[in-house]
Amino acid sequence: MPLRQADVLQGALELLDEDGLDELTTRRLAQRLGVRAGALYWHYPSKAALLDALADRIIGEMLTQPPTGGPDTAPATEQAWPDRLRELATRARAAMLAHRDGARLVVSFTAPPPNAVAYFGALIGTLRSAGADAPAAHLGADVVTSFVNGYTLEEQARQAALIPQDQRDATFRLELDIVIAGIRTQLLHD
Amino acid sequence: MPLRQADVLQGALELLDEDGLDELTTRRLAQRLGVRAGALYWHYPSKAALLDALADRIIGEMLTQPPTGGPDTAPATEQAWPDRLRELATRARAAMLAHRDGARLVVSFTAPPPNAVAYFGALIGTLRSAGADAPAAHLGADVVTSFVNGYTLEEQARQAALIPQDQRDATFRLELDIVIAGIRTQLLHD
DNA sequence: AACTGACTTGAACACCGTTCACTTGGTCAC
DNA sequence: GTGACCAAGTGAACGGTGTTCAAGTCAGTT
Repeated sequence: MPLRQADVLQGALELLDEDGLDELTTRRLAQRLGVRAGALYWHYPSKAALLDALADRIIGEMLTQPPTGGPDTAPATEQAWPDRLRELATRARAAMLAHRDGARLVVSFTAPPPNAVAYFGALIGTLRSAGADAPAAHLGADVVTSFVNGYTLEEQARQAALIPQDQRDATFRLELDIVIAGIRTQLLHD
Repeated sequence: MPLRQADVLQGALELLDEDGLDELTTRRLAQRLGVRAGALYWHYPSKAALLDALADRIIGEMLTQPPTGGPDTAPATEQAWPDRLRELATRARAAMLAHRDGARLVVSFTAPPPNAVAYFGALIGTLRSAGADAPAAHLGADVVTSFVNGYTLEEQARQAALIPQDQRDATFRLELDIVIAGIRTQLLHD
């Protein structure tokens, strides 16, 4: 059974999780897949393209993860907008933290891949249905994205395992609430 | 006259500005300095250490740049805290944008270098003198840093020269004001 | 004149991403 | 069956990377 593109992506993700982005080389990935490095270029035109696909896969987890709240969360459409925003931001952080060097990988893609666009669209939709016009919604989505990326990048870079997980979660929540409060007063003023 | 550590750093900065981070290799830097690659290791123990020093130098510009406001700005100590915060954040963004791949370089250092600590301290001091207690000031400084880093990283990655400079400045200003408004309501409630 | 220590060389090492002529193995039409 | 086709992979090379280190150079001190 020959290799499929999905197998290459899966192997890359596993190698990333086990050894980190710096150890994710074409030769090591090929070895894990029982193949030579040149064979990878049948499935992806370059390592950069592979990494883009890998980043998009991780971003995809932001859209499909189970809700982060309590056991029975209300449907998304009935959530208040701050809760929905919090959920999206929390999922984004969780998806990046779930993979070694996840944040570094996600912020490094060259062109916004499909799932990134979808994620951003979810942020925009949340703000629009909260009453923001199009420019305001874009602004709000952008500030949330910038904050979450910057925060998670830093958090993962300093191997923050020294600080207990629940404490780091609480800090993120507090800082995220600062951003959300700003969106309320500056964009939605209610 | 032999090479000094400062010469190496200076050459690295020039090469970065001219050709970008990916072209900043030990051999090319050595060639520019009229020396062989091995000689660099007398001045820096590794390329990573050189890049750390380079990042710290760029961060240092955040502390020494002229004020970004009008011709005669009031002394820092008499500025209202939102203005002071805006100025620090704007300087940080400007310093990163002033160098090719500046944001990518700044967010990639391994341990926080001295100027990064000083910059962060300036943020903290501003918030403390505005009435925040220590934990609140830390939270506020962190959310500003995360936002500015995430925003500028994205801005510089998508070669945003397609959008005119003043428009990008205005967007940054608007989003920064969202963060500052959030700090006001969540941390200073005045 | 001998020495010392800062600084540089030159060559090598192990690795990297990428290319490409060539082989393999399976599927299809005839 | 047999030949053609084609997806998939090989093996070897190419130019490049960061890094190491014995050996060399050379200004300044003793």
